[in-house]
Amino acid sequence: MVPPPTMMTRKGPWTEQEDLQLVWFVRLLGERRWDFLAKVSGLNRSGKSCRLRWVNYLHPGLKRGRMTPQEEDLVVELHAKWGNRFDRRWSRIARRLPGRTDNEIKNYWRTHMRKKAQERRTCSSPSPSSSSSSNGPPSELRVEKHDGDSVAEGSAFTSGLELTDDEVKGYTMDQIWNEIAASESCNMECPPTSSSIWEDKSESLWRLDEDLRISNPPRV
DNA sequence: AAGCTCCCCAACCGCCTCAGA
DNA sequence: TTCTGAGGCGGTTGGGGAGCT
Repeated sequence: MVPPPTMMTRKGPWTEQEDLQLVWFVRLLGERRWDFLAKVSGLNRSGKSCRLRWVNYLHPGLKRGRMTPQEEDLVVELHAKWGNRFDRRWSRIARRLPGRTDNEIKNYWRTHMRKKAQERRTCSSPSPSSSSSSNGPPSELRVEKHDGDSVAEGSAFTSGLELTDDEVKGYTMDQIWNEIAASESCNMECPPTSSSIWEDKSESLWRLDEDLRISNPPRV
């Protein structure tokens, strides 16, 4: 027996429609109670998935694009300092790099250090006592700036899926944030897109939000 | 033009932590 | 004090695009 689609939690790349929905509900409910948010939003996603999408991609403070040389230096420096001694090192480092996420730094580190390790392997004479790449890099290790390439914003958006609405197609993150700005200017009167779920739930959500504020004030 | 390789990064998984009941 | 569930984190994987042959 295959459960009906509505019972399945969706996985894989997020669509623009889902992003819009998530952004809207995060603004409505705040960055908490992700499981609850996932349920009431009508997104067929887990709370974890929603949180990850928000933190790593949709959060307004995020920088896009390649790391600057200064950021690269800082990552190398902080990783040398904390890399093998602390839990949560990536989040620690990320906190020192405004607009960068732990995931981004982690990806950066893996890519560049793997490359670096390969370079070292080919350039230096092989020594049996040399440590594996799982160990932290020496503090003098510098990340070389390499050829830049275009960073495709929203490259995870694949064509189609169940998205068929022409209104949604062609949205970029800039446009999404324009939508948010616009919705703020109209005092959050309406969700960014028209959908039955908005009509079904939007009114009760205002009440839910109020209830949450009373019964569950945000942590400090 | 087609195939291959490499790089980047979004997203999932599993474990851990911690707050609230 | 213990239990439970939500959130947070690090490790890992897989897809897509760009560059190269």
